[in-house]
Amino acid sequence: MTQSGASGGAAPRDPMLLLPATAFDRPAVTVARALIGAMLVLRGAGGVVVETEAYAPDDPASHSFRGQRRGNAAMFGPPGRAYVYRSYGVHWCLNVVCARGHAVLFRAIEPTVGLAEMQARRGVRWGLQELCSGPGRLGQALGIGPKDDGAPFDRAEFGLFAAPAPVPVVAGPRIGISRATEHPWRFGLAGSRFLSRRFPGAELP
DNA sequence: CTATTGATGTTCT
DNA sequence: GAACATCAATAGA
Repeated sequence: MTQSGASGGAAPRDPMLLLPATAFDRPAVTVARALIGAMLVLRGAGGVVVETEAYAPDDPASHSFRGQRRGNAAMFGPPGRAYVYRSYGVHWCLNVVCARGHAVLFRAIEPTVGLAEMQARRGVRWGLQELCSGPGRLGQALGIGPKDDGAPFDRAEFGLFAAPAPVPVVAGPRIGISRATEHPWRFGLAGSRFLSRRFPGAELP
């Protein structure tokens, strides 16, 4: 029952807290909010989820809006798996699939494990603050690629761990889209220094 | 700090 | 052709 491992803190969280696939079988907005404070670990690298965005099937900004295509099949597959897409022909971005046609985009994490590996993939000229702060940066740091599309988040080496305690969450409009900008479907850990962008309004101490 | 722009490949009009 | 769930480099205030 003792889950606060006193040694170091470099180890992933207790496998008892690994989120099951059923935890994702809900609307993306619900999951996106709930995932703030969770831990994302892929192949021994990752950290605390500090920023997410929700995308839904009836949402003009979503890749699932026009129905199932070749590149977005994962969004219509089982929940709790990865949906990976290429952004602007350059970056590989990571989602977790929720209910059918729903997905949550991981926009930023606070890097806590596998730092050397992530820095090697990103390049050593950036500090911790810019290592995983943005969907493209995060994808590069975690070594995301087309091979990960459809991969299940179902184990300690490739999974999501529930937050040990509730965290303060802020919400605002999504970033980098031109349609359906009115929905506050971007979520962040209040006051985090690892966001891709600050949330307008009071969140500083 | 803000604003601008090139890179780059897939998908849509 | 144009748009795109982006980033990094650059120029200027």
